[in-house]
This record gives sequence, structure tokens and C-alpha cells, in this order.
Amino acid sequence: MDLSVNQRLGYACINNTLAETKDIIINRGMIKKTFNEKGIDYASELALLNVKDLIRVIEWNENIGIHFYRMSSSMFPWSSHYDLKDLKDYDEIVNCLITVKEIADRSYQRLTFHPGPYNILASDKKYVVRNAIKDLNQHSEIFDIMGYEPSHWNKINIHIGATYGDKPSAIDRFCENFLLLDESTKKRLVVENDDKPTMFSVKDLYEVYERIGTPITFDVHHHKYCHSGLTHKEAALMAASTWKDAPPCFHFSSTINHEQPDKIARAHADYIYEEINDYGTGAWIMVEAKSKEESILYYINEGVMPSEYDEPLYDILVS
DNA sequence: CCAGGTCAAGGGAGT
DNA sequence: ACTCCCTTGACCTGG
Repeated sequence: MDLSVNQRLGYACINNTLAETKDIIINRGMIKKTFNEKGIDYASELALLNVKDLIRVIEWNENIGIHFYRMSSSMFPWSSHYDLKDLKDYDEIVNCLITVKEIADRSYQRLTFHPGPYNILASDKKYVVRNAIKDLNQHSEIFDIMGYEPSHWNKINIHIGATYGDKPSAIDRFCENFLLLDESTKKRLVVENDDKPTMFSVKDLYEVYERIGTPITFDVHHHKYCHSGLTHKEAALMAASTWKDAPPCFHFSSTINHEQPDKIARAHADYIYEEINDYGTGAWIMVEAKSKEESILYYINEGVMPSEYDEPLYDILVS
């Protein structure tokens, strides 16, 4: 199936339309105190409600014609404290997840994950790495349950996440600890460029790719703040070249300065203020705008959101 | 029912 | 030392 760029736009986790009109949400959770009081059975009940609503979200995507969606990492609250198989509603949850894949397949939707910033495979602390491995494997397990063959079609996207002031050593640890992941997780993991100059650019990540084969998600917005001298096009082409078994993924967002000039430029805007360019790579574009699916629909139907600021303030930071 | 305070996790950065 | 930021704002309590 050949999709245009606009058909390859996706949104992350929350569907504002469904959340506001029908209370359909896929990230019910609880604080630690409640988990201690109510335990795994309550976690199971929330997870079941979440995956049931996930079906509704995927159906909505199908009806609207959106083909790209990031599932929430909060579908299974406190999952690092139990095995998914131990949930009392496991069988029903499995059936829901299988249904999700059926709908996704028939409408050609690509589903992905972006686990939280606590997944630091490059950490020098054993327990941190151990926790990350469990969390990442559980994300992969969900794709396995759904019935997906392991590939980067269902990317599990993380950052390297730490340098400790020594990038080469951090890359070494990342590559070593990568080998400890489940086989299916290894086949789905991808790395994303950071938004701080001291962290990992696309160029830095290319070394990781050369060593362990993890494709690079090119975050267009982050690149403005951590570019290693590459232009956007150069970085996009370099990142896209690392995807062998599935089309590349990019992340796209506009600076919040289009809406609030006094805020930190790195922050994301509600809507899309620039033309989205895949540089001919065929990349699927995850739009990280706070207005979620609404921002995509506006872009598709109306085009770029007009801004009263011709020159976004981030240009000052890049120079 | 609502506003406001609080909330697992790792690390970086600004104060 | 403290606070905020990031995956993703939502949970919980006191009024």
C-alpha cells in the first residue's frame, strides 16, 4: 500500500476527540499508594478497560483514515511489578489486543511504542539497566501477544538517555546491555536523537547503528538543538538509511514559541506551524503536537497553522 | 463536583 | 539542594 506523506502522519496515545466526548482513554493508572492498597487485581481491571478503549481508538483511526498511532506505555499500570500473564483478566486482555491488530491490519495502521525516559540502557547502575530491560521486554511482549512478527514496523522507541559526561562509554554500555534484551525486543528497538547539545545527535546514534543495527528515529524538532553540524536533510537521510525491514519513522513538532514566545523553545506547540518534509524517504511521521489527532486533521484539511512569528526564536539558539 | 496538590522510575540542566 | 523537564497529564484528596 502506497501512502502519501499526509497519510503517514500519526499521533501519540491520547485521542482528544474521544477522550472529551466519550471518556475513551487508554492510560488509566494509579499512584503508588493506591497500587499498594489495591494491588495487581485492580491493575488488571484498569488494564482491561484501557485495552477495550484502545479498540475504540483504533476503530476511530480506521474511520478517519489515520494509519499511524503510538500506543500508550501506561496501558498496564505498574507493569514492572508483575508479569502480564499474572493478570486475572489476562485472557480477555489478550483477546482485545488481538482484535486491535485485526483492525489495524485491515486498515493498514502502523502501531508503535515510546517507553518512558526511565529506560536507560546506558546506565552504569545495574538495577537501572535491569528495570529498563524488563520494561522494554514487556512492551515487546505486548506486540507478541497481538500477533506481530518482530520487526521495526512496530518500533519501540527510546533515547540513549545518559552520557555521564562520557559519550563513548555510554554508547559502549548501551550496546553491551542491548544484547541482554529478548530477541523480539532487539528486533523492535530504535533510538531517537536528543534535544540537548551535550546529548546524542543523529550522527552520534549512527555509530550505535553500525555496532548493533538499531535504526534511528529522526526527531526533526530535537535536531535544531543537537545537530552535530548536519543539516536537517543530511540528518534525515542518514537516519532513514538505517531502516532495513520497515519504512523509517520521524518525529515532528513545532516550537511552542509560535504560540507562546516567552516559553522555552524546545517545548512543543499544540499545532503544526511548518510544512512536514520527509525528504523523499517515505518516512512515517509521528506528530508530537499537544493537540494530538486534532493537529493532524487541521494540517491535512487546512494546511500549516499560520503563525504571527515569521522567524521562530529557536534560530537564535542554533547559531 | 471541582480545584489544587501530588505523583515510580533516571538523568540533565537551570536556579 | 531544589525544581522542572521528558514518554504521556492523570490521580487523589479536601473542600
